[in-house]
Amino acid sequence: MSTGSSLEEPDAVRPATVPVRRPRRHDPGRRDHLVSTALDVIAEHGVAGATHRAIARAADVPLGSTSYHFTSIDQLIAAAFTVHAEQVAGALEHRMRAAPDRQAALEALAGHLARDLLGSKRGLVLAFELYVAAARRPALREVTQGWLLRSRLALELHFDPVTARELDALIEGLVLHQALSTDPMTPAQIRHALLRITR
Amino acid sequence: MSTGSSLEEPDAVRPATVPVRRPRRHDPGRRDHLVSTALDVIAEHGVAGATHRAIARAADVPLGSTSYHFTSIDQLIAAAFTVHAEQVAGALEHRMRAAPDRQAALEALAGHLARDLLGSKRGLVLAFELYVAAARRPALREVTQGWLLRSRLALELHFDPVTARELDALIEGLVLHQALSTDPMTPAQIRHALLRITR
Amino acid sequence: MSTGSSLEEPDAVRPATVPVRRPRRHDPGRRDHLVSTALDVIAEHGVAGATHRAIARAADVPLGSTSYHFTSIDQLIAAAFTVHAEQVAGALEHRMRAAPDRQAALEALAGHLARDLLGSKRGLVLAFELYVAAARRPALREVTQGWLLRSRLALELHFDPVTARELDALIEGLVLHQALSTDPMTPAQIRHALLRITR
Amino acid sequence: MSTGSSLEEPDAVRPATVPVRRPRRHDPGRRDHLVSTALDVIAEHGVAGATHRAIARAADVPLGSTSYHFTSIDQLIAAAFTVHAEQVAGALEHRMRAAPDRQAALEALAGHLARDLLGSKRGLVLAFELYVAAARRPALREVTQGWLLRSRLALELHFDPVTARELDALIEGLVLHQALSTDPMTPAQIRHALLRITR
DNA sequence: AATGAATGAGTATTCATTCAT
DNA sequence: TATGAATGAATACTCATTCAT
Repeated sequence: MSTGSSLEEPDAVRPATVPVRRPRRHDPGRRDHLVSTALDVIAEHGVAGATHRAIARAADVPLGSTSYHFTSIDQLIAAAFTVHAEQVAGALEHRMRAAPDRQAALEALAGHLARDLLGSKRGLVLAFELYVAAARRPALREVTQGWLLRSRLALELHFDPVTARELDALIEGLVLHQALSTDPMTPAQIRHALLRITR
Repeated sequence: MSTGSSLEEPDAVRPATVPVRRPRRHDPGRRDHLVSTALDVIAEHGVAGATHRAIARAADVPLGSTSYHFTSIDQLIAAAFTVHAEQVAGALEHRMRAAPDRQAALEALAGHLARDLLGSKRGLVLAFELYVAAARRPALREVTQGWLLRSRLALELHFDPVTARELDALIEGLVLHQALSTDPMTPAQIRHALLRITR
Repeated sequence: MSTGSSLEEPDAVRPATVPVRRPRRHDPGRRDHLVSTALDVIAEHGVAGATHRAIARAADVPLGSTSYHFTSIDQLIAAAFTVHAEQVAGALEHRMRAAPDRQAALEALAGHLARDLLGSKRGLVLAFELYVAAARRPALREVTQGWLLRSRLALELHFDPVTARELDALIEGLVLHQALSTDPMTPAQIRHALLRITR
Repeated sequence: MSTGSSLEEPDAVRPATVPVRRPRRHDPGRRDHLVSTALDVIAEHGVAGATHRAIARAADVPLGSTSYHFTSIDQLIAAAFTVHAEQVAGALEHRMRAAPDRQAALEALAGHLARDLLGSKRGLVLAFELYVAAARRPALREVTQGWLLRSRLALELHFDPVTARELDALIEGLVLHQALSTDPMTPAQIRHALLRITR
């Protein structure tokens, strides 16, 4: 693995000079803070770059704190992805529930894709990283499967199971393409694709 | 706690990383051997597990050999992915060229999906790993973009650009779903999805 | 997003080191409980494995409790060994006092060896661990020396000082051999050795 | 001796100030040097104090070097003890072979005890540490058993098996007592004990 | 009085890469 | 040309102890 990455700050090289007094005791919510920071770090440096050090530095907490709150780095990463998956799935569910009819559902879906998944580089990258990490870590499989299931159920509020499934796959593919392509699809193009498969 | 080990195994007392005695000089084709072995290692242990040591061991070459033939581990990994992408894209191109009409093209596409991408866990995992690695390493972006472009061009032999693009995205999504789902789609279901979007 | 989420196992997401919720205040006798538990932990995991955490977990008390009752881990360990040494030395003393004559004393000695020292793996291991720990921690030297002295005085109830000393050394050696040998001595063999040196 | 003990030297706290240029490449014999240094460190700080860092510092080699030459710290420790056991057992064997008769053998034995085992604090401590470490690490059991067996066979050059065994146990016990006692036995007392058991 | 969150130092180990041979 | 010994930086994780509550 490349030594690369790193958040530039060569912290380990100047301990003698600047102790950086950090008198920070009793921080309730530290655990949650670590989880959300971990998600940020994953988004920025990938799962491979989500080390104890990187997360602790980003969260501005001592290194030992990450080990105290989570038995392993994998557990911390799993917790982070779980939070993310539930947010995104929850958002889709909410949109689907709010849609009065099939037509509105499609619109909402396009909005979901554009905003929740493709809008920010962040959402895109997190989805990616989760996919790959899940391929090798059983604990994350549950997260992805929960996400998939919840998404499909939300879609089935408006579409038949077969269509829901195809729709879901298409969404996934669009996300990937968007991430890799140099000329991403426009919202209009996305809407067209969705329409086609649900026709 | 003891790892167990043993004191008699003559090798256990020698440096951990040195396999045996391997008097093998001047091995033309070693470069290629390393590239294809690297791909195997990535498939099995992920990009994160594709270290100099792991690849050298799998290829049964001395440790120094990997550094000798490639200036960095990243370069070796890029070379491996390039080979893989060209193989898969070439396969699709070949299938599309061989298809006499749209109908046959769809069949060939289903076959491509089933065999080249989903058939083996290997192809699936490699695609994944490449996607994620590309998100962070510019050198790999070229590989993925080349792959995407070549695939789309192959599809355009039989489908209009808009359809080709949607089709390509759908394929990507199906690959993902197949990898993550506990109840993967049947070939019939896949064919149905392809038919729908190309209708 | 609160603490929410979590992968079902409620505990896996909480700090690694915190057992459950244990509302137990004011527990007289907890100090003693800690001492005897510490001895158990030493017997099972060695002095090296007798950490605050391990002992607190084994004793089912909160982590802070060990630090609260003992100023340092070394003090807790010393307390544990002291208790042990007094028990074993006391047992020998009792046996020697109870023996009517030299002959009976020898029998009692063989019994002491078999039961108090060799009978259980536990006694054996504890003796060992104490020996080594004492080699480096002055506080424990007093414990071992007290034990030695008390044993020799007990033996001198029946044997002259020179014999007592040799006997004591032999006993020590037998304990060691018993622990390390694959074919330990039988009780008859032990008795034979004792007889010889006291003849 | 050497870098001189000290586990306290805060080496990690002043890297920025004093890089301590150490241009030391190509050091054949580094492996052996590490093994013998490890033995020194064990003698001085115990198995518990024989860490990668401590050994590397004492051997004046970079930290990574210890991990390079030995797959684990346990393996390094086992290698060190093996060397030690073979030295001591070899010395006894040599003494027994050189002794013309039983009388001389006893003299030689007393000398072995005094010089090889009790003479230096070092030999004593090493024996101790090995005993305890062996109780928990199977790999070391082989070392101790080999040592025991070899010693007994050497003794059997001059004594019957029963006596040899008792003699061996006594020796072990004397070693222990010597280490723990405040008033150790004199050579004369040792000779007396040996005489008695072999009479 | 009791607890558990917090933390800095330390532990084993892995790794990409350099470089003497 | 090829190799494997060498090394500094980094990684995950553990631990004794402190201290706010």
